[in-house]
Amino acid sequence: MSTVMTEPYVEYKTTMPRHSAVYEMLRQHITDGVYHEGDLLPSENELCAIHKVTRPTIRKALDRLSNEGFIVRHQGKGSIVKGAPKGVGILAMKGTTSAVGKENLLTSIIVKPEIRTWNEAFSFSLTRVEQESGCIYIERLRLVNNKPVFFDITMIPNINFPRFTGRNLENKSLFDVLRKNYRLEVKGGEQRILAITADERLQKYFGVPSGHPVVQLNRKIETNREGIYIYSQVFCNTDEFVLSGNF
Amino acid sequence: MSTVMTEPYVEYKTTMPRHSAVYEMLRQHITDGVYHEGDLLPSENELCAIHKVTRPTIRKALDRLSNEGFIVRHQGKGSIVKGAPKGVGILAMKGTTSAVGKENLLTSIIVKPEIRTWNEAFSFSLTRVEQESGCIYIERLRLVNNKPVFFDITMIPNINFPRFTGRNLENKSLFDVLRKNYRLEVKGGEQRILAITADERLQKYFGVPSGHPVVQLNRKIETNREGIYIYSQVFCNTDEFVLSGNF
DNA sequence: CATGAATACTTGTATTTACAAGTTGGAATA
DNA sequence: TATTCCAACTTGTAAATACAAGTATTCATG
Repeated sequence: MSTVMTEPYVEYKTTMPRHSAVYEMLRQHITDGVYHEGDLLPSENELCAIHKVTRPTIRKALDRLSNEGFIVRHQGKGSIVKGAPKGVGILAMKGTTSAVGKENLLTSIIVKPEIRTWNEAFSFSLTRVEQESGCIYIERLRLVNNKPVFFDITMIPNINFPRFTGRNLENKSLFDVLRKNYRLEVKGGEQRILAITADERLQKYFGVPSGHPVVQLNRKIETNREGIYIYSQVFCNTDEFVLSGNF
Repeated sequence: MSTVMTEPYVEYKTTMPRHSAVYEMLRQHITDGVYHEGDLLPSENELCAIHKVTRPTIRKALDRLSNEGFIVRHQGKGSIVKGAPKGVGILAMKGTTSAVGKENLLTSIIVKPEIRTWNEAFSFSLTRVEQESGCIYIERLRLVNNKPVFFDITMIPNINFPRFTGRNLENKSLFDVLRKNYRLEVKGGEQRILAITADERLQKYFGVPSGHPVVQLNRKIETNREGIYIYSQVFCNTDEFVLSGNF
């Protein structure tokens, strides 16, 4: 009726800044094992030639990789690959994929992405905008070496993610999808940890008896978009795989 | 004998890169409250004029402040001060004291500091030097609002901490003591988290029934002294107080 | 008065150029 | 042969310039 929704924001960026593109490519190559740990990355000038950009652009990409721990730079020597930052275990980290590594992780979707109203958002309070817009709800069970280790519920505000619910997230990192397709990047967040005993559902998923202890993480994740938070609740069976992280 | 050490490197940098100087200054001003939360920082061009540098230099300083969460930048608007990154709870944290706050925390020593051999060091592997030197062992039960919440075991390599075992650590931050008396500062570390059920000892300390879930943290803490790590094992009853932290 | 267009800001991206500083390996020298 | 030194790399810092893109204010127009 009225012009309450002043900004439709339907269109989204189709182009990506060059430095981001270089960053994405190098990051992919590192996580995919094109470069191995200890390898020397091509020099900045070589990368300039490869990607047809200038040094400041390359350096911006390398700055970010360095900040995130993918590489270590040495003046006079070059940039040395450190591999995917395993340091950032799940505790100081974005998602399960980067914590565990893509190889050993299998994901099965319990509830495909669907629009829902927020149920209770795990003890974090929601803004009015978030409440009104509803959320995209996903439930996934994640297997490490074919053993169920994580059961996670993710809730994303239903704001401007065209065709998202149609996407196939099987064996993909949700955060990679968000970063690459919607330029939504995780900046940090808050998490709360407690120990519980597995309820019936978790007993079924994890294949554990009643009374089995489970770690529960509730997290509110900040993004590069003002006011957009991702909420997630992760249950972990720590029998064989403990949660690790650096600080 | 020979000139193996070609460069003594006694002298250190007296100059600081301009972008670092600008970063340090702005950061200081933010933490000191010269700029308040929500304030608009001077524009990049104004900062250029103030600090007599060019925009790329200013931007490098702002990039870092932005990465670390001191400011948020908005294209077309400016850089908004967010204040010092607050409240790191126990998960990204040095010790229990700073996580909970001194007011509500009471500590009772179960095992006073004593020299021991390492028992098993909680799944972290030890260096030869550490193994040979033994460790200082401490057990403490910590009460929040008079309820037992943390039981922690701390192990410090027995290297050059004169009169340490005689110290009274009741209601003190162990890390404060180490910093003030031995100049040992915590730099970071690695931690592993799992859920267990309370054993008899924990049942007694926490006053919980058998089968009660408990969070266990194993941590290896880096210090400013090369090769010196502090190992600690913390058990948490998360019934009333969950563990929280930022990342 | 209300609407919308122009414009004067803001930050974002990218190039070009220059030099400083650390590392490495090979050539000249003792 | 062993040492020293230099040249050719590497990354680090900094400036000057240009334009793109987002925001907010101003001003002319209906």
